[in-house]
Amino acid sequence: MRHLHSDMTVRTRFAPSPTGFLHIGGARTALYNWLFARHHGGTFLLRIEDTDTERSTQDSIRIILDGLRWLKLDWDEGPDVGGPCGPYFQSERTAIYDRYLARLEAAGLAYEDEGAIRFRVPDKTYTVNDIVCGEVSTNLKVAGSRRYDAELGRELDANPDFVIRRPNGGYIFHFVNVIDDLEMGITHVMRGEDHLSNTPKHLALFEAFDATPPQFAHIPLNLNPSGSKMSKRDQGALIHEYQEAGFLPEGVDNYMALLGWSPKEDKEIFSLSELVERFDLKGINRSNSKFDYEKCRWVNAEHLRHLPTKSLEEFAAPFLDKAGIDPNDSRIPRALELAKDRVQVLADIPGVISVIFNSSISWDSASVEKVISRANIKELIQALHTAFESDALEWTEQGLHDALSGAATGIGAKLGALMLPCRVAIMGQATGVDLIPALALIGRDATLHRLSDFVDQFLPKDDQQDS
RNA sequence: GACCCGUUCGUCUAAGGGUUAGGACACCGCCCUUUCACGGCGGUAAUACGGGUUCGAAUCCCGUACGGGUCGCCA
Repeated sequence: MRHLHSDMTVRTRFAPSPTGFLHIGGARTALYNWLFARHHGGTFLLRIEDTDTERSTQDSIRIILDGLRWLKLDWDEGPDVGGPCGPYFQSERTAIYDRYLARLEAAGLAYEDEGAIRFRVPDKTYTVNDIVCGEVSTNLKVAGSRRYDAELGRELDANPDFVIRRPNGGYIFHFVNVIDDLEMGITHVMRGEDHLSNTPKHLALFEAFDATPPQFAHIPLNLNPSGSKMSKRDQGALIHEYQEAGFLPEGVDNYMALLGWSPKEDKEIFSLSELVERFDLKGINRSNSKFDYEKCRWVNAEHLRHLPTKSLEEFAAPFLDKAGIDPNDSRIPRALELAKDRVQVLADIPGVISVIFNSSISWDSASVEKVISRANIKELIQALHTAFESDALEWTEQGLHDALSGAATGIGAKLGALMLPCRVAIMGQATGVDLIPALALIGRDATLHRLSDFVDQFLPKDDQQDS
């Protein structure tokens, strides 16, 4: 991996709130922050924003951490690995927040209101100099003085001084987010554009703490195909579902990277390290994008095709196991090679190769119909039977190919004329993995078995063949 | 409703004053081929609308429409 040695000081973070699953939007935010840090040889940290004790759960923390690990987005500081700026759970940082609150109070910038504590917003215009969105200016005193009541459908007067601590002592996002970014030395904040409107508040807090804010880059949102915000129920929304469906981590990373960022070249398939090399803030788009599950699957398929067989074996094993196919069967590597080009996700694999391993097969009636209606079907099947039984036949791909060619020639037919009946008789349907390699894996005994079963079932003995 | 952000093929995007507006997914056709896939070749398909600035606008400016976001003692 090539790193730019210039700004070794880059520090980015992913700061999820553990109130549910790791979803595609959060994962993409994590990915961008990770890519940016890695590209610059900087530091990527993970901070858990669990100040909402009502909604935060241990399960959710586990799911988020597992998801990030699965995506190969490792963090240099954070849960499990620790670091100099810990703790990395906001629920454990209350003492730090108390200290900052005291500073605000001493400066007359915070006051109590019905048990809560509010930050006194200055009457001035804050300008976010966003790397993606450009300059965005807001006066909090003005903007915050009205609030829209959705139920009433109209605006009401509001207190522009926002709450930073609940009556129960719990601190609020804006406050802790700013303090932690400050305390943890974050240099670049990449987050969803839904935070753009919050940023002036954060700027006001940074100013109150006499601190230089980090650089902001608000990234466009991922929408579902119908154009609204992705919800957990949309296909492709939850990271653990990709894992279950048999996506490769790098395939998902690749697709997420392309949703909202462009390498500005025609190439689209990238390994994680190729993404690290190319990632830059300039390539981030300004407009929201719609999630396309089909393309995501295609990207994954490309990764699958380029995977060495050895790695594919490891990735596929759990999916084979689940389908009742022994992952340690010596025929698996070759079978996976046959399957590789015709699947998009790992979960597709058993469906493609089970015909090789299943002891009993079922015949697709339309395919059978097509084949047994041929005038010379009995002759073809007999030729196959003779060829397969021959002691001279070496049961290998080459041997089978030669034997089938010979059998075809023997009855004055082309090889092609023999292939489809053979395929249907042995594998049950007209389409599927390459026939000859499949036969080689199925083996002589099973092949002969299937052939005679086929004859018994579909080719009645007494017809006009001899008259 | 107010404020903010945005708008190039159906979708992801490239081009950022001069291109036959390029690539990819999907779709269609042809080729390869023992089938299906993979691969190759080709096709359909876009600058939201209206004004300006300019010799020239997808590109700069203004307006309109549409989409999204924010307006919590959620993050």
